[in-house]
Amino acid sequence: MLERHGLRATRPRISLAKMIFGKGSRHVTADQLVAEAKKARAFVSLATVYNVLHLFTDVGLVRCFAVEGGKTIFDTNIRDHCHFYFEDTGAVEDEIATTTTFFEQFRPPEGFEITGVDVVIKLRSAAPP
Amino acid sequence: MLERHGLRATRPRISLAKMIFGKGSRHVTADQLVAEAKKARAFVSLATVYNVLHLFTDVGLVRCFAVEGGKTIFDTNIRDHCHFYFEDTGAVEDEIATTTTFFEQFRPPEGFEITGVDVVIKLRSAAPP
DNA sequence: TTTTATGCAAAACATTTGCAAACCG
DNA sequence: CGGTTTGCAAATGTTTTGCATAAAA
Repeated sequence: MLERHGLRATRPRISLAKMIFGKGSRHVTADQLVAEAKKARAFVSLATVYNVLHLFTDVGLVRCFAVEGGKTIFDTNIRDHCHFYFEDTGAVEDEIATTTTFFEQFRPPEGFEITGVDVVIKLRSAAPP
Repeated sequence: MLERHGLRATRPRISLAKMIFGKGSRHVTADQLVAEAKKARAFVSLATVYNVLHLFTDVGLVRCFAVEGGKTIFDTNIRDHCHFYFEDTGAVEDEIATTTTFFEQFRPPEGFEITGVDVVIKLRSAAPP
């Protein structure tokens, strides 16, 4: 898979790819991955995780978007879709109801092309009435 | 205006409100505001700018959203709308074509309420053919 | 062997916090 | 006066960078 995208199959990349793509669709931060790798005894430095995640993003293996708090979320679901962001916990989930035709409506300004459309639906616990 | 929202009319708040709302719709970062205030000889500390911007956000005078790079953008346009984000420059502009009915389609998960929907259309210079 | 990746530590940012001094009503 | 706000500086959290070492082709 790595080589199909023109990437060398190095140990850290293989470890991270397994973790990221091994168990279905995921939303991860760089931090999380380092911790998760450590737990699996597959030690990878934070710098390398960022390096690899950005690389994966560049070749289209993952997408990324920003949420409040300055965090960058990397998403293995690369189809157009929206995200629920739970402000209380910082958790992220896919929103699946929105049709993909929504994403086709946007026209970039003259001379620009769209590299991605990030939709973040911010949520908090409903107040009791 | 400040008092209408239950806020004391202090010097920094008045300065910032003038800068933010004085000249039409704007997208600002905390940084920018400090620099701009300094240029206008209305000195306000960075901590206070954050304090005031979050306060304004809480009472609904402005909205805020995150863009890549970890920055928080504060927007005086509080109607539902989408944003163009120019990756090269970091600039932000309103996208005006999308109908507001788009924003009404989302249903929060059980027990949660939507506090906002951020749509960021990421752009880069079109590659020459 | 030549190029490319990795890891560490330090640097660079953006934002938040603690607390004394200043300010508003 | 008495509670709020401010400003500073330090702390926090996230991401990036420089460079020597290690690994891939």
